[in-house]
Amino acid sequence: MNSRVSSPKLRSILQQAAKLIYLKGYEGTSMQDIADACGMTKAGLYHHIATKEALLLSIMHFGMDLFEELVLDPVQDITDPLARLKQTMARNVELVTNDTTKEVTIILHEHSTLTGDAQKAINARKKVYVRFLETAFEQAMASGQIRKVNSTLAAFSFLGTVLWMYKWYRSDGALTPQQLADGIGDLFFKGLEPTP
Amino acid sequence: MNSRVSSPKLRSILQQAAKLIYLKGYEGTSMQDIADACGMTKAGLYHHIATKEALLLSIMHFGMDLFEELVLDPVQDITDPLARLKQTMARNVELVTNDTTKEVTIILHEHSTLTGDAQKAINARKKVYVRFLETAFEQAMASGQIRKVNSTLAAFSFLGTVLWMYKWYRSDGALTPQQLADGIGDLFFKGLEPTP
Amino acid sequence: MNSRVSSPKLRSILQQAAKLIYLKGYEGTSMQDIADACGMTKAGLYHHIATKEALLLSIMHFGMDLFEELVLDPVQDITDPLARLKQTMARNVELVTNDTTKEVTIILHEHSTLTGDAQKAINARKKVYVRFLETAFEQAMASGQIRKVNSTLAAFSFLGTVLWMYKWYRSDGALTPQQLADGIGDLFFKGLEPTP
Amino acid sequence: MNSRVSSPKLRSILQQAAKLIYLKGYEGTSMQDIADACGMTKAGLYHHIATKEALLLSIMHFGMDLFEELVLDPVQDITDPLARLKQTMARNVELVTNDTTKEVTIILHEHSTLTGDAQKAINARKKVYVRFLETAFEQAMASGQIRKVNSTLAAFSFLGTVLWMYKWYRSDGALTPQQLADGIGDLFFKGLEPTP
DNA sequence: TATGAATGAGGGTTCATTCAT
DNA sequence: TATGAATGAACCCTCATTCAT
Repeated sequence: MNSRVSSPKLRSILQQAAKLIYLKGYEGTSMQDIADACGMTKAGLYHHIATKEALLLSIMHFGMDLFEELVLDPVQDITDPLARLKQTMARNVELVTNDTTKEVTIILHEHSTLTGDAQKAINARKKVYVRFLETAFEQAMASGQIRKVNSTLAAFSFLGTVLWMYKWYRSDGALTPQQLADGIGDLFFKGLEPTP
Repeated sequence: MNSRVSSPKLRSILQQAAKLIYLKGYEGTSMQDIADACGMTKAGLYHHIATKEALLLSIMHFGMDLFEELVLDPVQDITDPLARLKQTMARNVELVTNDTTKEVTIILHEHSTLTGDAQKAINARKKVYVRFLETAFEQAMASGQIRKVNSTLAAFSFLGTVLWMYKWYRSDGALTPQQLADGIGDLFFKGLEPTP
Repeated sequence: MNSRVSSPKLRSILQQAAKLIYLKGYEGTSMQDIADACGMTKAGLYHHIATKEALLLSIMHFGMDLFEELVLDPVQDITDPLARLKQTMARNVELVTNDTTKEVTIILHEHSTLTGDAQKAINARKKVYVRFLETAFEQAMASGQIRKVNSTLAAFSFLGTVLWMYKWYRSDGALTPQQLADGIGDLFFKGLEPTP
Repeated sequence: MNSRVSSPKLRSILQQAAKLIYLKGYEGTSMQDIADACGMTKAGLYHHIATKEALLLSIMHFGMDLFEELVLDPVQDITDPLARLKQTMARNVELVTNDTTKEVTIILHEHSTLTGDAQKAINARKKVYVRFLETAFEQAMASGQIRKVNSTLAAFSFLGTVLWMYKWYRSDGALTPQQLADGIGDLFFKGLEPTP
């Protein structure tokens, strides 16, 4: 669970900040809040980051790193496209529901806070994921593992099903993460089975 | 498209504010912004609303009114549970993608901004929708129209697929709203068909 | 002594701010200082001005207005060029030494604080004064009232002699403003008399 | 062009700082700016200077050293008072217009930044220059080289003409420094010639 | 000497809100 | 109803300075 952030101090700042922004939103989180959470002063915080927006950008890249490390990378080598998709969903569900990693969903709700190049950079990384899914769907169609559908629609449907969960999933609820992942996967992939 | 807001002045304020908050977020939208958009002064605005949070609450209730009026109410009388679900999805997709109504999605992203009773009130109304879906799924299972699944999971999967769209759908994109609704419905409901 | 500033409130703010900036410099004067001097809060101050730089610009225009009103305008109709120059110097000395008007010299020392269009606007107004002097010198040469010299150099020499005074002149010193103006005028204009 | 600053390191710091303060003002120049210009860290800078104000004082003394070395010292031995004054003006003009020495004018515009003893010390050194000029004027009057005028006024008129130049002189302008010095000198000293 | 990290104080600015008119 | 003016609190950020290493 280690991504490309150099200093451990900075890393801990990113994690504290991510937690707060996850809970209260970017505009709703002040630099004072973040400094308090890190046990430093505001001025001390600015020794490690340039601006609040740069901090958000770092968090997003950090979240993207984490996502790629825990979801995309371990799945790249699965040659069977359908198996790859199922594994991806399972891992993504785990990421979004696990208390220690769910803050990565900041990537999702603060979608229009960044501006300019920063926004472009993050959007580019998100697009990679969408393309990854589309490709897998197309391969699965080509091999006859799933029926013919619009791959873009399939990708966004996949994402909606998985990413929406952070709005309602509670770790103390009735379903275990495993049941959750299985149930969601069953619902989603059954709809794609080839018609006899 | 008329919901339960008394004065037309207030109604127009809610709509302007909803548009802004949809675009820039609650914290990112100032009372000055809203006053400007309404062509009034800040002090003038305060003759119609009590506080900013009360304004948000009103908008959310307004959005919920709209949602119930355009999605839930017209569908209540459909006795066939599966037909009811399909109609619900079609109408919900329309609501979320139509430029004149998509602001209701504020209900979704400002989920943790309200506090106390206000938050409870809105959450209660959301829960009604979830229950409505669960019930429909259960009825459809009972009548054998769909296979046996966890109705809660089905409801949230339905919601995720539909509500997530506002993150990526662009009205100037390749798909018409109709194609979108059809495609999403096909993907989702195919997975629920009873196994032979 | 009335120039083109609309509201009397704003006018008093400009005067208080001018006094402070005159004494401590632009960067050395905080908005808090200015608010205190005006008997308001910082936030109250911002009801009347947009930014600190805009405030400085207003002060400079205000100073320029005052300058034109008290120095340039009353002198425009003097047809004799040499008499016009002498009157100009007398009035300018008065402006710079009088305790109630000397703050206009902010125009001078904060010459590089403004940026962009604001700077251009002020520089343009200064240039008008330089041109006014050059023209008068040229006319006086043409009519034989003074000897032939470089009119630009004469203008800047005139300005240096007069404007520099704010660095050393103290109203409680040995010389009365009148003696000062006479002495400076004598020194400067004697050097321009035509050689016999 | 060597003045009484001990370490070469310190000397280079003073020069870099002088350049910055000349361009942006004392309050407008941060210790970080200075450290950057010197290629050191802020903390490193503090091994050479005690405080920012002490740095300014050093720069002013450094500027005064330079001034005395390049203007006053070479002129002290000229016994003819009028020749001495003319030489002084020529050298002072050169100092103020030359790109490598014009930063000494900081001495002039940051006149009220220093406080207490530091301010007194610098003012005392400035006063020496004024006294030097006054004395020369008095001697020239006594010897009949110039007509009778108020020596203090003459000194400040001299200074105004010369020192004001940094506000408008551009080294890429129409006049060479030599023409400038000659022109200014002509204007100024012609006014002092004894009346026949 | 040099530095990375830290800090208290203060910078300019914006905020939601109030109130006399 | 409507508004211009005001405010206290908070905003993001920068400052000169210190100190352990």
